[in-house]
Amino acid sequence: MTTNKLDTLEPLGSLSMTDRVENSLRLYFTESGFKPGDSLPNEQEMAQKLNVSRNVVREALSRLRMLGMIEARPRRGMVIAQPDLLVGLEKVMNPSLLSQDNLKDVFELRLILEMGIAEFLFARKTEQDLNELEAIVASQNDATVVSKEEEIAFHGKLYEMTGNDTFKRFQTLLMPTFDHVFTGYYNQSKKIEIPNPVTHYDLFKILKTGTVEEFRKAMYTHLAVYFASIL
Amino acid sequence: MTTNKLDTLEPLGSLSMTDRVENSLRLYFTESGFKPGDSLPNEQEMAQKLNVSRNVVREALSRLRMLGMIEARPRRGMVIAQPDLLVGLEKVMNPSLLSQDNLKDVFELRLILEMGIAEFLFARKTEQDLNELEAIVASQNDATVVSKEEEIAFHGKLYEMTGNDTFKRFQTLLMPTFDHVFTGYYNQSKKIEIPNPVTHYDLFKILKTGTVEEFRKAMYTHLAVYFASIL
DNA sequence: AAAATTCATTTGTAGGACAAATATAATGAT
DNA sequence: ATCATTATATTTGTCCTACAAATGAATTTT
Repeated sequence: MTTNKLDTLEPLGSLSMTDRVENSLRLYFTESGFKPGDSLPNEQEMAQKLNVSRNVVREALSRLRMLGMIEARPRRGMVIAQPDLLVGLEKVMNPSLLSQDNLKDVFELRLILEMGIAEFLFARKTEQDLNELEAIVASQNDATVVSKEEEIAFHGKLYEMTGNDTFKRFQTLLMPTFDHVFTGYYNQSKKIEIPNPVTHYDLFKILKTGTVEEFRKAMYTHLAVYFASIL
Repeated sequence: MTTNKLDTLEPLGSLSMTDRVENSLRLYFTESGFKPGDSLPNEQEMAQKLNVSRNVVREALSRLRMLGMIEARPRRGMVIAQPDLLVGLEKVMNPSLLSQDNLKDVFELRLILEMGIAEFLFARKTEQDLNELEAIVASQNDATVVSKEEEIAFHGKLYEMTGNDTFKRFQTLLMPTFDHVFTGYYNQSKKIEIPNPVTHYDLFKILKTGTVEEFRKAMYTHLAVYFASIL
């Protein structure tokens, strides 16, 4: 609890002007109740008000612009924009830079997500979804040993079927990292060579004619090969 | 599939020099196989190499610095750093700016996550965790109608018990947004006034002495009040 | 050889300049 | 008076120069 509070406390001495201006602007935007489409004061005004150079203001604005929080129309001024939720995550997601701890957490996160989507799948599956999923399963020759691409195709389709676009994109972000960690744990081969007691076809069949409970149980077994390495 | 490929294609004309330098630097860092701790060329060199002003380079670097991908030690040069996975998400998470679609997705995401953590909870629960959880449950006078704070305390503890720090922080990010959407769907009151057939105490008891399957079933019923509004 | 001093390096910050395009105002034509 | 044309002001994007301050390296002094 107390540590949580301290998380927002940054080492003041190390904060550059740009950092402080960024914070000030964020505060200003929310305090002023700005909504997407509202126009902002120009850079010079901000700089004067904050008593810093226009350079510093621009560096701070550049950050917010990257995240899609503001938009600058050259020679017409800036407006508040509607940031995309995952753009920040996309920008940071770089397996070779992330810490081992973060990578492990991502690894687990995927498992948590896959276990959690059962309800949504059954609530939202359509005939067409099932047909597409069947096509994906049918194209997989060896049912017990699937390639990385086949794995992504099948599970990706499941994420897509949740009807949650953010969720689907989230998966697209996590998958490479997941794979990076997984192959790191096992070996450097490109194939996931572990035979699976519950195949993609099994999962498909249950999703088509079975129940939520059955599906989740099957999915658990299907994922157990990953779980086993960390739980 | 084709749309996915196009996602990475930005409108070239609208790309500012800063945008392009940011992309160039990202490419440069990964292509060069930079690892955390490696030192970077100085700003002037980059500017000359890229044939842009130092201002543009600094604006791009400012972005990477915000995300924690690089660190600048004044007068000693810059080094590649280890970005925190969620820092980008934190920076963007602002309920009043996010789109209605994004908000809805976050809402669903929480439900998916809560349904997915059962395995981890049972695999990693400790005596101390259970004691703390019991204390939280005990402090809630009316078992069927809990306040927002009590809700956060209980479920927050669950996330914490997964032992996945990123996951826990992820929840801290999602919760306010979730609440924002939920209260928006129902009313403006601060209390979640809907009586719940499965109480926190029930969940606690199952987590202590029950099975994974029992817990998930109970959690489903517990969350059904939220599910009902969107599924 | 050790200590003190000087020097070069590099980020952070400030401030000035101007191109280009847009919106607005002013001017001119009918 | 109305419309079309022209001039003006605005504002972001980009470039340039300058300098403070602290660090680390190089140099000089003792």
